[in-house]
Amino acid sequence: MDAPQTVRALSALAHEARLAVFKLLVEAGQNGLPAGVIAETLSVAPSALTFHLKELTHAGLLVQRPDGRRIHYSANFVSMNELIAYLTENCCGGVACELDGDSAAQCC
Amino acid sequence: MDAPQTVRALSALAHEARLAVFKLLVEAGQNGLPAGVIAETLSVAPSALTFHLKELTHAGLLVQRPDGRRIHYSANFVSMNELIAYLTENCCGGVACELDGDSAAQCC
DNA sequence: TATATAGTTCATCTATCCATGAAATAATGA
DNA sequence: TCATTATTTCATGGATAGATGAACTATATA
Repeated sequence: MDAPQTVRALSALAHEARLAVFKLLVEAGQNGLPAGVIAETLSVAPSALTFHLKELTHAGLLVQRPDGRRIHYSANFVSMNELIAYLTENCCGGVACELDGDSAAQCC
Repeated sequence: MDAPQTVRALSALAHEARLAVFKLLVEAGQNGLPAGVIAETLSVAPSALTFHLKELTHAGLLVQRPDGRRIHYSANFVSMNELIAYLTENCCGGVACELDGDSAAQCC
């Protein structure tokens, strides 16, 4: 994952409602949840939820799957893993952590 | 780290210049770098850099230390570690990963 | 003390985020 | 077909983000 894509993913998650949506969908597992259930569970207005789901989907963090007249959203674990990997490398992959015992201990 | 603090940290990092600043300061290690060096290295206007440094500092991701007429900024590895821990738990700590072999495999 | 340097603060402006509610689209069931 | 349900789209408006350049503060040096 490169820096611009990382920024997109971070921006998508940097909102209380969207972070809650993602967390809920991670807990929901592979099947995900239909938009209506997400909206009711988190008390978010339908149109607002659509807006946030689009943000997360465009950032590659969610995938959607039609199911009758419902649309199931689920977390994209691969993207999330890539994001965490990028942050981990930025935190511990630098020269500083190799050289500096203290910060390395705090870091990893 | 709770959800609101996570959102603050994610918001702080969700900007190309600020992500670059943080990455640079992680590489710089414990001593950090004076603002001027950061500005010149990343080609950011001084007043713009002050704005971004404040965002990162308020989110707890940076610490500042005066040094003569310079101000050294350095990465707060503890905060970054807590952020990564929160995201990791949201990705892999949920029920889904326990129950679902596939997503657990993709995830951790 | 006068001057230069390092950062910050401030005012201004533009762009974008985000909430809200009404209307539209699409699929299901009577 | 008609009504209902699920979700999205659209238009509107307020709030915030972020860039810019001038002015300010504080420290160091001649």
